[in-house]
Amino acid sequence: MVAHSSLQMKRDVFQALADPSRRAIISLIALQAMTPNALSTHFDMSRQAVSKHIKVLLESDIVFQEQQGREIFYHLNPQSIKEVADWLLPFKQLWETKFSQLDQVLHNLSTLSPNNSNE
Amino acid sequence: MVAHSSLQMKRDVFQALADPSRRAIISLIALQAMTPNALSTHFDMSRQAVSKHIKVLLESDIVFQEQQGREIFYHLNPQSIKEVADWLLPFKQLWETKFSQLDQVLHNLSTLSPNNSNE
DNA sequence: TCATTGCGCAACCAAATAGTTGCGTATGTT
DNA sequence: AACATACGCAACTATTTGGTTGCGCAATGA
Repeated sequence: MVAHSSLQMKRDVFQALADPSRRAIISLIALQAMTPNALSTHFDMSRQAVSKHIKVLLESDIVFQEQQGREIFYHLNPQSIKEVADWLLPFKQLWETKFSQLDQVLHNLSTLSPNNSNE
Repeated sequence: MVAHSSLQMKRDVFQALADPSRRAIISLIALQAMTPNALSTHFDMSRQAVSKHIKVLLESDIVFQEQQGREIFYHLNPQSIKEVADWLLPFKQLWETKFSQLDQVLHNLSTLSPNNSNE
């Protein structure tokens, strides 16, 4: 089951989040759904450039559209970025643990490094 | 203060996570530090290709190296990917809320869509 | 009806990316 | 000393990406 809405390949959410402009767009529409025109006023970017970013966000399900007359409001779909949070979950204990394997390794590094010996 | 270790520009962690191969590498070395050679046996990829991915992970501080003789073991630095978790934090309430703005919007969509009226 | 506005799509372009092969070098082995 | 191994770096290539401009179409407003 890889199928997606409208017969389209779902794009990788991580790849969609890779671009800082797209993350900025996400942060904006998280507060309020916006049109491409409105979005472009917030950036040093043309409306078409914004639209291309939106297309990526659409393909990764991060965003969905609501047509109102000739305007299209783009809304955030929080569930999609939850995928990233879920992927990060297993690592959470690693950065929360005080005495992690990291500490042990750093200790090994200091005891094994050449400049630690007397010539 | 943008400076980084060894006068090098720090690379965007999101961009480093964008590639599926790199995420796989991260998952592997999270379990155990590994050499490029050992890593390459797990993928359909040359050792040099793995090394290029590792370079990206190094530049984004996701990984650090520990030299042992002629081998280099790469270790995960969990703190770096915590940056992503921190960015996601403000959105957490959005996907956790049962009656979110998403539900309201979907409701609006159904009541406003043209194919909802009788011709 | 006619002009304006909001938008998506296509074409184009420069830069970045993911992969390859080849090479130099340092470490380890015989 | 000579060979094998582990690795990084450079060069090269095909593809993707992020941006641009130009166009056409539908909806709004005069």
